[in-house]
Amino acid sequence: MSLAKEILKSNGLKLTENRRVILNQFISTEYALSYSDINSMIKRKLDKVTVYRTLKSFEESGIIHEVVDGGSQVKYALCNSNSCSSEHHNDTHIHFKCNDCEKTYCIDDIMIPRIKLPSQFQQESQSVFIQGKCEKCKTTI
Amino acid sequence: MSLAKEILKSNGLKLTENRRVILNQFISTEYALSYSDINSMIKRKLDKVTVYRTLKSFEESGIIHEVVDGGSQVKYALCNSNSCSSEHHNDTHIHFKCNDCEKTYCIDDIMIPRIKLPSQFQQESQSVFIQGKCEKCKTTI
DNA sequence: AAACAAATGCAACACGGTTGCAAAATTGAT
DNA sequence: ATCAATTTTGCAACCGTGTTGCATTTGTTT
Repeated sequence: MSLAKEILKSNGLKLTENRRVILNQFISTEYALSYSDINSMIKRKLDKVTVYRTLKSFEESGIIHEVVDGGSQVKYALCNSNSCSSEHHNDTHIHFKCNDCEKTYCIDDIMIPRIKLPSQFQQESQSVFIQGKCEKCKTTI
Repeated sequence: MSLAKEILKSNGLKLTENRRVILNQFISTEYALSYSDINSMIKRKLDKVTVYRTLKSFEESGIIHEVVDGGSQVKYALCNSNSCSSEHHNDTHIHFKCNDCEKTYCIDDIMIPRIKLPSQFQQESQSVFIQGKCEKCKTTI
């Protein structure tokens, strides 16, 4: 059984062609995807409502998480298999956005240092995003 | 001379009633403002194009900076007077967003710890935003 | 007060994202 | 394999954010 099918099945989602295709796009792309990314990458013509609803259901199942990168569209990336669930997203890793190509990557292997806030703020989650140039763009002038 | 007038003048912007009113809203609000915030806070009816253009010109002058808080609209907050200019925004402070009231605050007095990335990423700027509950919302149930 | 440049308002648009509803596809049971 | 129940999909229509072009108004300089 393909990875996409396995993921869908283990999350109790119906196995449809659209979901399989969209999930495979996430599996084979190493950066976060927006609706319009998906729309242009996938040959099969999907209605945008379907894409948005699929993204929402993936997010609610803990398959993908929202990535905040300062752009005007919401992007999503695959969750690290075991850490996320429908109850809770554990997406405390760092996100890196390239200022040239605008791609945003999850950086899983670096911990975010805990920041202590003034006492009037009660902290619940912390999110760090870093901008710069990715491998490809830093050499290209 | 009022503070708003002083700021506009020292940035070489024409002193118009609209700009004065919008800038005063920023001066008297301690959290970041979106277009729709401004639209609902200001009595004088402004065309939205005017508001958007005013925000852009304030940003380009170094009066306000964009605040990324994961919401669907762009928010802006006043810059710390000396650190920003038309050439460069020095908005490396932390932003805090309340998950209840959705207000986002700049926290100027805490430094962001420097994070070291894997070598393939060339870091240019760093942005931390923290979510939780603000003073008012943490007591209210 | 006149003249110029810049700011404003209007119309119209592009795009992201959502809702309601009818048609199609998936699943489970027979 | 077929049928019924339930989900998913696609379509139309819509809302909100943000933008562009152009004519009119306003602010500033002399």
